[in-house]
Amino acid sequence: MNNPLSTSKRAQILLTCTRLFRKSGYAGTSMQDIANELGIKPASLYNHISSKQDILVELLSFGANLFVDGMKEIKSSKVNELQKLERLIALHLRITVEHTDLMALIAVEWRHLEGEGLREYLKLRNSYENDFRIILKGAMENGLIHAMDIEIAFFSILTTLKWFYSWYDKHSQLSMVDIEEYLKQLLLGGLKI
Amino acid sequence: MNNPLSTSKRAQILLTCTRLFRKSGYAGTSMQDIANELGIKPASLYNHISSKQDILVELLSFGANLFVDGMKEIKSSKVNELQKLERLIALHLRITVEHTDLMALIAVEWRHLEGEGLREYLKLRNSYENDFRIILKGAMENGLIHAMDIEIAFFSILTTLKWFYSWYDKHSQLSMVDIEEYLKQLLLGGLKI
DNA sequence: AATTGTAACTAACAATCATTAGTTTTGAAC
DNA sequence: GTTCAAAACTAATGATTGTTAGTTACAATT
Repeated sequence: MNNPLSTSKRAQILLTCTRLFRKSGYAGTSMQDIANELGIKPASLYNHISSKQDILVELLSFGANLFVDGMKEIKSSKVNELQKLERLIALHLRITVEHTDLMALIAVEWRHLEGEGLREYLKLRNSYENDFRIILKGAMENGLIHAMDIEIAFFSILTTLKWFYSWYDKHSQLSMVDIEEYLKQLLLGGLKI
Repeated sequence: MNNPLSTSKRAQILLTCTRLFRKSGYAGTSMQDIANELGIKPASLYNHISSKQDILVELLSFGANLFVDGMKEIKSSKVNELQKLERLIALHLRITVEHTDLMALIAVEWRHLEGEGLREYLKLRNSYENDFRIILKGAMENGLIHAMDIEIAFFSILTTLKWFYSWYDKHSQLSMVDIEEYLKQLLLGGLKI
C-alpha cells in the first residue's frame, strides 16, 4: 500500500505529481493543478495525502531507496571494481527507463524538501554517493582505470547518469542493450587501461 | 546600462535574483524575498524592472549570449575541430567561473520562461547546441576522435559542462589551469585517437 | 530657493496559495 | 434495505502571490 506503483488512488496522485513536478517544478505546481489532473477538487486530495510536502518526501524517498538498494546488491557482488562500475551504469539506466519522470525530481526537485524529509534524503544520497566514490577509487587504485582527479571524474560520471533521463526521453526508440553499451563506452571507455 | 554587471540598482536586483533563483528556484522566489534581500519594499522593485518574468528573461538572455558570442569566435578560428572542442571547454569553464550562479539558471530555471522570452531563448540555445554538435561531428569525421554515437557523446559532454558550476562551487580553490586540464582529459581524453 | 527626476514609500488590488472543518455522496458488505 | 467506511464535495480560512496607483522623500541642477 505504501508502494507508489500500486494502483490505489494514493498511487495515482503520486504518479500524477511525479509528472507535474517534472514539468513545472514543485513550487510551480499547485494543489489545484494536481486535482485538475485527477478530475477532483483540491480538498479531496487530503483524503489520501497529508500535505504537498508529504508527496515530495514520499516520491524522493522511494526514488532514493531504488538507488540505495541497487548499490547494496552491487557492493556485495564478487566482481572487480570496473565491473561494479559497469553494473552501476546498468542500474542507473534501468531506473531511468522504469521511472523516467522520477529522475527529474532526483536531479532537481529534491531542493524543495524541508526539515526531516530533507535530512533523511541527504542521508540516503550521501550514502549512495560515497559508496560510488569508493568503488571508483578502488578501480583506480587497482589499476583498472587510469588515475586522475577522482572528484572530477566522479562528478562527470554521476552528472551524466543523473541527467540521462532527459536524453532518454528523446531517444527511447533505441534498444536498452545498445544504450547500455554506449554509456559504458562513453563513461568508462576513456578511463579503462 | 543594459549590462547586468554594471553597478546600477537594476543591476543589483538582477544580481540578487541570480543568487535567489539559484537557491530557491524562480517559482520559489517571491518579489517579497527579492525586496527583503535589497532592503526595500516589493513595490519599489517596479521602478527598475517591469515584471518578475522580465528579470528571468534579462538574465537568461544575457547568459545565452555569453555562449553564442563565444561560439562565434571559436567557429571562425582557424584550428582543427579537436582544438575547437578544447576551446569550447575553456569557454564553459570561463563563464562558469565568472558567472557561477547564472549557470544554475541556464541549467534549470529557463523552463519558467514564457511566450516570446522562451522562444528567443530556445533560438539562441539551439543555435549554440547545433554549432557544438557540428564541431563534434567534424572531429569524428576527420578522425580526430573515435567514432561513436554522436548524440550520446554530445549529451554527456554538454551535460557535464552545464552542471560543472555545482562542482566548481565546492572546489574553487583549484587553479583554473588545472581544472581546464582535468576537464579536457576527462571529456576528450577517452575520445581522442 | 525653485525645479526636476529618481526612487523610495503606503495602501490596495484581485488572484491564488495550501489547508481545515463539516457535510454529502458513493459503493460494497451484510 | 440498512450499515458503514471511504472518498468525494462545499465553503471557508488566513497567508501570500505579483502588480498597480498614488504619494512622499531625496538629491542634484538650475
